Amino acid sequence: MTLPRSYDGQACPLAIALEVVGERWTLLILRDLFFGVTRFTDLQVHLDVPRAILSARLARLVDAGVAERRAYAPGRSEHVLTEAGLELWPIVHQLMQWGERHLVADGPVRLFAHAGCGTELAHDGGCPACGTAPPPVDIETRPGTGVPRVVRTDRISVALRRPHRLLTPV
Amino acid sequence: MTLPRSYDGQACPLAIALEVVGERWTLLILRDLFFGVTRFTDLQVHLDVPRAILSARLARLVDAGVAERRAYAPGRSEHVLTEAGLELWPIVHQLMQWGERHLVADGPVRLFAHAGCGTELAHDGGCPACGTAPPPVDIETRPGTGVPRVVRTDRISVALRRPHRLLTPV
DNA sequence: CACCTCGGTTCAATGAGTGAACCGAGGGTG
DNA sequence: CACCCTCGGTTCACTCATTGAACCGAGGTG
Repeated sequence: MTLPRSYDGQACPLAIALEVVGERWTLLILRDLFFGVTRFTDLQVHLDVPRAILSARLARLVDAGVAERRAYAPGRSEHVLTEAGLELWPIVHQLMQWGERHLVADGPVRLFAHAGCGTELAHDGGCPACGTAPPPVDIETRPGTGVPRVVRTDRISVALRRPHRLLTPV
Repeated sequence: MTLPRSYDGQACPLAIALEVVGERWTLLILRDLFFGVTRFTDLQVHLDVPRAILSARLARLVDAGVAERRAYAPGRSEHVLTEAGLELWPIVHQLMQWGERHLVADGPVRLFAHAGCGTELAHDGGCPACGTAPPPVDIETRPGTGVPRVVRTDRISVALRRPHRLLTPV
């Protein structure tokens, strides 16, 4: 199957990775999966993404082995990151940090701390106190001092303004 | 100016970062800038990207402060990464490594070593021997043992099959 | 039984990506 | 000087992905 938005002519593994995570919305969907937003409707209202796109992107993530679809009740399903998906955390985190440093005027919009020791993570994702890079499950996030571009009022955005452990349901 | 492919409703710095580097082709263009491919025509033949897109993406990178346009001869220009652009290396590198690990069947297609000591970089970009993450300028890249999806024969692809220091002109 | 929510699919309109053609500035050759 | 080539684009017509609204079936609730 020739994918629509593929990079057929490219030999590089970066191109192959981008065929999975490089499409519009996909990295934002992954961010939400790390944040513990896993239900279709929650993702849709939080991202303001067209339902058709969300559906297509989740399916792509599933068959690339990045996420898994799980039924948690009859007719209710959620998408959770696989081991391969969890390994995308450094990339998602560092890209967010890079955006904070270079594209956002005032202070940090969102902070990440090592849940074990409470230390803010360095911009490479490491915990300065422990000298290791904590996995997402050991990270707590909360809003920073910077003013976001827009203030969203959907249920998920509001919930994420309280300190929240990554990968735990919102 | 409302950008065409923006994420207007999103407050997250990740969305802002993706408005700069998240469009189709942009991350591959950045990879080439790290590899020392800086001339318009070289980028075009190496990436097989439509000229109009390449032109638009380079302009976007320039006015986001990620790259700079420099004339190296009358009528000849090149694009080089700024300080902010160089800080994208960990992201480009780790995404490439993630692709190698999870989406490429056989061995690594491309290797990266710390030029100082010759040690292969770990998948987080660190040099296991030195305990630090070398900047791109101290990294040498060469093809690995894996067979790429396609074998390209353009001038740039051929040149990059010899060991090559990042950021030095091909 | 009526109505609501969840997790989608369908469809028409829009907007971005594509590839081919064109173009002007500059350099090299005869 | 005339001719031709390269470089770094722009223009344009066509295609294909994205968008937003409407629709839908399964399951739960009053």
